[in-house]
Amino acid sequence: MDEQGPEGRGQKPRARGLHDRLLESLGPAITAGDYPPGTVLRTDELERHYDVSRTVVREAVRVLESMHLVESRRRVGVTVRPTEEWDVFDPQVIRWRLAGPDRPRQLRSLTALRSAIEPAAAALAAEHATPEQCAELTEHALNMVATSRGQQLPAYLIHDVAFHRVILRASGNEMFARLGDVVAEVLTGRTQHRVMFSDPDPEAVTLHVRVAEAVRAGDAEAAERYTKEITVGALRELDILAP
Amino acid sequence: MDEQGPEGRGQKPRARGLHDRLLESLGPAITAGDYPPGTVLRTDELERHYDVSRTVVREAVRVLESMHLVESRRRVGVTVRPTEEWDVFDPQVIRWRLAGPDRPRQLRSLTALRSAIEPAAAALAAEHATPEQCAELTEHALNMVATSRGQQLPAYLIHDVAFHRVILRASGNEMFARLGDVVAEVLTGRTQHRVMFSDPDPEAVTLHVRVAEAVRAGDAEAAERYTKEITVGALRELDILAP
DNA sequence: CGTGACTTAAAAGTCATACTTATTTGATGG
DNA sequence: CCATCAAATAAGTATGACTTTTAAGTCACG
Repeated sequence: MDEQGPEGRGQKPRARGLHDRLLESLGPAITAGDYPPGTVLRTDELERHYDVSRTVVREAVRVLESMHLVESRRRVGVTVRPTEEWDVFDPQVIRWRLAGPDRPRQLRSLTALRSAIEPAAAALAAEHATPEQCAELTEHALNMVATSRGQQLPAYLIHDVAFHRVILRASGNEMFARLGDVVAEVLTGRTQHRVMFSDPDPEAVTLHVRVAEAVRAGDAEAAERYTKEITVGALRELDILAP
Repeated sequence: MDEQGPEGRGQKPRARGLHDRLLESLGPAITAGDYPPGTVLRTDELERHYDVSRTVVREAVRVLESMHLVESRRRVGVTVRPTEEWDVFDPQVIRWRLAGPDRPRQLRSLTALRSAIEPAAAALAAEHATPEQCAELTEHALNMVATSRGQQLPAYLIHDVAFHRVILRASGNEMFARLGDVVAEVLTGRTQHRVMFSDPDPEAVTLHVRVAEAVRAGDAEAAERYTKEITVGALRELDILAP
């Protein structure tokens, strides 16, 4: 059960070495709570357990340490740190937690984050977007309309993700831009719960078109407002699914 | 000028080992652009240059790799990745960049982030804050008032930071909560540019009191609005300093 | 008894070296 | 000109010897 299922969308370069493999074992285990905070791991234990050399164990531990998942101290061992100290923004940590038992909680946090960030990003995008980005935006919005009916959810999703990526990138803020992956994860994650048969909310589709228009028109206020409505919808959706 | 000044508030446990020391050399160097994207470092070169063993170099490189600052490939070496791929949310990367030449740019990104997140956090805080947190909030707000006049900026700053930390924590969203450190960094960073003689903007001080009141009253809308005004003020301040 | 200084041992940290594996480059041959 | 194969290169892994930090236990002294 070590071979984790095929979840990657292509941007996650599966384990390329022993240390990566170990990391992909330990990381999920820790974030899933298999090793609760306070647990002490000893390197030679890990060596034996995973049948790898010290080199490999140390490298994996070092990375976990940089994520603040564990702390390594002499004469003590490698201690799992309390949850509040984890680097919750680390994409890898996010991935691990999304794959684990507190996926719902994580999804909520991320959706709240989205609904704070994306409207602001849209407002900035209205001011900074290049003509090309505006074009991309309307194109994706139109494609969303086109694929919004009749069991075309996978195609719809692709354009939905792309749309939001462009918005974030067009904001001109590098930090917002970097949230593209996270948003993608959330959006695709949603469809795994939502039944595949139900078509997307028509109102949401319309809103995307409106956002594209607003950005093109340079109307920051409108872009922000419509985006806010989209994300509020996403929040509401969560409340319905798990109230 | 390698000994970075005493900026830590105690939560950054300076280098505890050789690998940390190496990391604290390479990280800043890369984020500062001393090794521009595309540069290839070879491990044995680093070994000699920093006079450390293979083990140490590999561990440092592994961590840099987990931050997506570099990519290590066989038969090629350790390549510095393009800026857009860096993990801009990694606290350590943020620190390095704040200490480097594109500090202004970084400060702008972070302030934009703040102004997106904090209002949302305040709204959530109005709904979720415990009585204790409300008390802390008003206390810090009052202390801000008390220290807002007459060259007491350091004391003022402490309460300012604490105030925003409580808001973020009280939001009940773990991701918002984790931004406390970042906000602290931005707030303290501001005062290094702002001249130490000028007292803080009285209007901003008042707004903090209002936010505290709104949160205590459970008025999410007001809490969000007043917080928005605070962060907008911070944005405006940036525009004035570097338009 | 309690308290402080000293000793001890456990575990991580570091180093040097030998060996393995993937990958680029380029040479060879069809 | 393209495909295939060979060699060289740099990272990856393994291992044993040694160092350093530090928790914990011990003992002497107040």
